[in-house]
Amino acid sequence: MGRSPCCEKEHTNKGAWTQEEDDRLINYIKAHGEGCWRSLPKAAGLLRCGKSCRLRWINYLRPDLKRGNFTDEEDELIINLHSLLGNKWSLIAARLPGRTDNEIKNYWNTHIKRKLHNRGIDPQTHKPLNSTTATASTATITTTSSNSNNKSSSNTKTTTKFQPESQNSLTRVIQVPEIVNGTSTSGEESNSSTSGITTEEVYPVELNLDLSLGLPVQPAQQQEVVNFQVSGNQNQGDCFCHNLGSQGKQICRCGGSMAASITTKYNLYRFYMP
DNA sequence: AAAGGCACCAACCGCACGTGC
DNA sequence: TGCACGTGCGGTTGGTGCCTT
Repeated sequence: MGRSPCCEKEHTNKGAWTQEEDDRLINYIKAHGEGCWRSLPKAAGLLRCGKSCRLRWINYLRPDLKRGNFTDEEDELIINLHSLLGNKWSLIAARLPGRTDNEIKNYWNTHIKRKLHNRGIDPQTHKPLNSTTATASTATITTTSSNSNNKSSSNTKTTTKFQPESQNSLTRVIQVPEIVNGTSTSGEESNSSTSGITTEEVYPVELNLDLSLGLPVQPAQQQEVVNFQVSGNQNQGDCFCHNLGSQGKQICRCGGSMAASITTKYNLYRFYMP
């Protein structure tokens, strides 16, 4: 016997929500809180499927949602998190306050994919599109983004170098973001030894460790990496997955050995290998 | 001005996972 | 241990508005 349907489809509305339905849903959740989505429609007097109510609330009606365009910092953060997590939109959304997984997924498919293609990067693998043939040279991708909320304060430049694959693993030179005060940094895209806090390490796993971009902090609070280690340290503690909000079934494999750690002024990030 | 194409995004659908019995 | 249920996630679809011809 199969599972029962989540609702009686013949008695439910579909399609766009009306203002009245929105009001009913908002009022009910204000009065009773979230949860029990299956019974919510009936209790709230809505001819909707419980799943539909949940989606409408989470993606559109929640009061803490941030509306409006994505900032450059959010763009870069999404790209970095996607390179680390793949299509784990809920995990990525957990790192972007006020944004929903659905919103990020749509934004990825409509904007960022194209953006990465224009940069010559494969949006799925985050490797250069011609990586299979470019084995002798190092590709450098530099992005400069300005904080639209603080137009006059600072720019954040991120440089990622892709080096030719070694025998069994991809080695990538990591640089933490440089805080470039004031003027544009154009013209120094390939110069990796400019001023700012720069840490370079090579590690044998395909991780993008740029974590400070786009975090909801003011420029003056940009996180400086004060310690970066690649080790087999087995210290227990919150792994990166947990820092990202991973719970339960999700990708966290904390049982593995720690591959690297980054200490910032505000957080300790640990990376575990499966 | 009209038609077709395209981009965007809200919403739907099916599946997987966690939990309680 | 297995089943049913509730919930969450990711992929996909369809409606709408804008742009181009």
